[in-house]
Amino acid sequence: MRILVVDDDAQIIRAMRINMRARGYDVDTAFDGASALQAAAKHPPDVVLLDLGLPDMEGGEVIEGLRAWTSVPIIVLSARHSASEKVRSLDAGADDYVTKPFGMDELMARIRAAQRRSMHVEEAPVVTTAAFTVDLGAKRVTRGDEEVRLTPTEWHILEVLARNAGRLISQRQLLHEVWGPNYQSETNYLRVYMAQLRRKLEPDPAHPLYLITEAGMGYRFEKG
Amino acid sequence: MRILVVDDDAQIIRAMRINMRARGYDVDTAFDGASALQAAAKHPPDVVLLDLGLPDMEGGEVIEGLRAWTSVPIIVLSARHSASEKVRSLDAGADDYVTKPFGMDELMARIRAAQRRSMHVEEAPVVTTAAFTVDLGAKRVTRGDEEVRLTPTEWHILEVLARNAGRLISQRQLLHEVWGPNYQSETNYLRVYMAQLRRKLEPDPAHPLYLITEAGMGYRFEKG
DNA sequence: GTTGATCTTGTAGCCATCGTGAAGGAAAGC
DNA sequence: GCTTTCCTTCACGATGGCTACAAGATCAAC
Repeated sequence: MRILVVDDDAQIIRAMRINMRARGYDVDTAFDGASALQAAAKHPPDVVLLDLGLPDMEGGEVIEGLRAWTSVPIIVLSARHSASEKVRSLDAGADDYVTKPFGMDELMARIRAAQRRSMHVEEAPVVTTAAFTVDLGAKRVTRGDEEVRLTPTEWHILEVLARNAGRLISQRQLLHEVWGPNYQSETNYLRVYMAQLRRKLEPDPAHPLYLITEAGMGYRFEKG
Repeated sequence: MRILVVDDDAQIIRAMRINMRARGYDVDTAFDGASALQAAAKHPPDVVLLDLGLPDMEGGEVIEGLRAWTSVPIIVLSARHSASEKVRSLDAGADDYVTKPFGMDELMARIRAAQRRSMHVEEAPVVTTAAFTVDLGAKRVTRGDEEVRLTPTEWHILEVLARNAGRLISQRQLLHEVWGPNYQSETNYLRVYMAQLRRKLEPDPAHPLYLITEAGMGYRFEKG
């Protein structure tokens, strides 16, 4: 479960991070609206905790920016008790509005409630090519009618490439994302796994149409 | 839009009725838990406003009584500010918790937010396969003509998987949902319970058709 | 044509994960 | 208080994914 904490106060961010971690959430953080939207796009969170009063954007703008493409639960945290502010945030698309100061237990309960509701609504981005289909929500790959079984590492690589379809992903980027920060030079792992993916997905693995190697630079997922 | 107001104070009921009417809602009312459950069953509302401190039942009981068969948004109204009370209500299945006194504008905004969320929750209350049927509303599983008895934990796991039929659910997700946030690494629980579920549901438990393991990734409920 | 870099493919051992049966102990129901 | 059900925990064997290395293939540059 990934949670995105947006607040311009570094202390609060730190406190939140520790608390959430201890309760088993993965935590992303952002200091302002722009980076919040960016972070959410890069790693779609399961819950967003949004502080009002960010330096660069109105709270309502951030909510709308998220709601434009995702229905992730948004819980607004704010020191302002004014009713009009609450109404504005909730009507903009927030799911809940908690006034500071608040108890961590209550916040966690509200997060659980928000999550429980959104459990069943998740959207399913799907990337399709002429040869196969990658369902990122269901974590499933089908080729024609048959399901293709991928190992965790294979899936992880394919997921990163498919989410960035058309873009070039450097080898370092891939290694960092899949194997972690300590594997930035093991480029032959990539060669091994790209070969396996091609064998499972490409019509002619020797002449790939979709999983393209850019020699010396990285790999690219080509849709058509 | 039908709204059910549950409160033991006749004055509040009257005030609510007038306010809600003015905003275009149909209003049902109930003075205690028993009649609230009855009223909800008779005319399923789109939102429930539930006062705590009813004469006949604990708030949590009312929430559970509703949640047993409906996912209608429940907003708790209470004079108690205690965090533990909030946590209990929210974890019992309430969607929001508003402390008295509250502004009518805020309440209306929260009602709108709760409604908006429940809008796109289109439930498929029954999931059917060739071998068995899972009735998510009635919490029953039948295999052929016979009912299959599941333990609470077994049911909880099956419920999560069935609600997300076709999707892959990671071990962490399942553990978090069923055992809570502190059990994210006890993957052997899952193995034990998946084996039990397969024994009870699969035609050939050694070669499952419906409760599929995706090694290293998670589990998937396959309908066909 | 040769050389060297880069990529593909194959192979083998180690180890993580999975399925399963069984048993101790807690909780619930009578 | 007793019985039954359910949850937790452990041990074992088996499967198969990951790592690592090496040999063959391709390509570009000279």
